[in-house]
Amino acid sequence: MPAAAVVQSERTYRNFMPPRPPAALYDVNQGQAKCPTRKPQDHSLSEGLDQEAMRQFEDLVTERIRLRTGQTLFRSGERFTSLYWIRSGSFKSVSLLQAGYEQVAGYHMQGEIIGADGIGDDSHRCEATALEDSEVCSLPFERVEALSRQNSGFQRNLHRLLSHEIGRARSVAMLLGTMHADQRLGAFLLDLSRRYQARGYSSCEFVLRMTRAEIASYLGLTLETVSRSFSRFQREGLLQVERRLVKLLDRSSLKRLVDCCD
Amino acid sequence: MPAAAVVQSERTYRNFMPPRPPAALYDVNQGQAKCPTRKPQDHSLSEGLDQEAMRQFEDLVTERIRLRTGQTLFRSGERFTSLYWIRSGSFKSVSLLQAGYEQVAGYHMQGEIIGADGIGDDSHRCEATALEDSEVCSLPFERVEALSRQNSGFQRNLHRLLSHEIGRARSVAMLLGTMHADQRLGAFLLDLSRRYQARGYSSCEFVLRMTRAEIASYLGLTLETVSRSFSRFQREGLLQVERRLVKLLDRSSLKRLVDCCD
DNA sequence: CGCCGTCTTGACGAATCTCAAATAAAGTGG
DNA sequence: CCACTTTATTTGAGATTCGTCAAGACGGCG
Repeated sequence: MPAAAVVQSERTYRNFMPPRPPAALYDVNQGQAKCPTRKPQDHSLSEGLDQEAMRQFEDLVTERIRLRTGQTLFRSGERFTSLYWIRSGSFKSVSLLQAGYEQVAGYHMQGEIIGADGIGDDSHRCEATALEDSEVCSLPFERVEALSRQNSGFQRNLHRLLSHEIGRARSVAMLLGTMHADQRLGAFLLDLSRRYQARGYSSCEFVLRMTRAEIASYLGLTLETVSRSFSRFQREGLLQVERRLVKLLDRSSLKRLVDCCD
Repeated sequence: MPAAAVVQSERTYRNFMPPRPPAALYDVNQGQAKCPTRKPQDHSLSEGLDQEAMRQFEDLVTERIRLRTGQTLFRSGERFTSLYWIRSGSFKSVSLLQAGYEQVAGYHMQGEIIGADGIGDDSHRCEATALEDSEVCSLPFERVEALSRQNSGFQRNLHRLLSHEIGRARSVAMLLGTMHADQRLGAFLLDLSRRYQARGYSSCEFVLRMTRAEIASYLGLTLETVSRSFSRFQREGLLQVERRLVKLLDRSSLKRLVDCCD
């Protein structure tokens, strides 16, 4: 129960970051540049589509948006018009449900689609901020719906996407409702590891794109508790951590810690 | 961080319950009785449909299922085929994500639609259990998808439904991540109150359909802590509570308690 | 080189969990 | 309808986890 989970935004975390391209390239809402659709581990809207549907999907993916670290893709309360498909980089989404309360609702990386929480009331219920220089493609939701009416394979993909989002949110709730601090952090790291691996990166060694305070907000803890858990994990040989760089050394012990409901 | 949130199922909580109809009426999967579509405060799939779509929706609502207290509508891992529309009574859904962990993911009452978490993997991710004698109509999802392709109004309703489910799950996560025990219980009671009111029942006086242990599981607390919070609320004159019967006496103080992020 | 934000660590206290016991209500079987 | 068992709930005492406050270290950036 950390006090009102304070998370700074609009900050630049530029350690471990690649050198930054010229500023001119990085204006938000830059233009109508066509966004090429690639297919790596793409368990989302375009999976399993026939050729015709694939062509239509590519037509639908129009606008490409580039954001720099700390820039905001959409804010809570803004009118919902599009889903956003992360092509590179990563984001956090911050829930701002009631005045005074805010919490990191999730971390999103390449290939994931964000913004679906805004469909319900035609207005975004959270704020999405780039954790590093990133690119997204917007998927205008009216066109998504149109294609979904035309093609049942695409429709099914869309429904899966939305349903998975429900599942993810419930997983977080379960983590927050039933796990201790160590277990929460362990589960968080294992989840990150799995997702990096699915994208072809190392599952053992990765760079956190978020601060301790942001991790803490997501896990319903304070940044001090997160820091202490990291230190304990290191002391016990489960991992090595140096600021944002994490190396998982003993994955099975981590798993046991998380799975063991004690 | 209650230890592995144990929640008993298959129990009968029959205090405060109306007398039970003859047993023969209450077989699960009873038959193909047509399920009449009513329209009270129906903010869901049928809202705002034109006449033709409304007719099609009514065609889609086929099977009516009756369950007695403690009976289970679907279990985790079961194949997903339908959404379920609660026509009377109420349910809890229990997440069973990882072995060992389980938690009440939500409480659902008349008019709500449950089961959407199962779409993503064609298999249910939670278990829905009747908290009192209840009736649901099944909405075969293939037919839901078919109608959604035909009628954009219906499609929009479906998307709103799924998106709202994301929002609800995130609200729970925020509650669990940022609020103290008292605040969680207060928020829970105000939420129930609001939902009863929306259904034409008293917003001040209602009967809890769940045990302290079930409330605790939902709120990420122990049953003792829930009980103590109830007692404190009563001592401070915020409400009156006698076992399952709750009377809210000072709603604005409750609201203040919940909103105040201290 | 010095500032500033991030992170770590320690000491302390508060919130809440655990264990235990008592009470009350509900279900069961005669 | 009564005696008995089971279950739900409340309450207390003590242990534990985690939050709060504070100080200091570290590293990046200007």
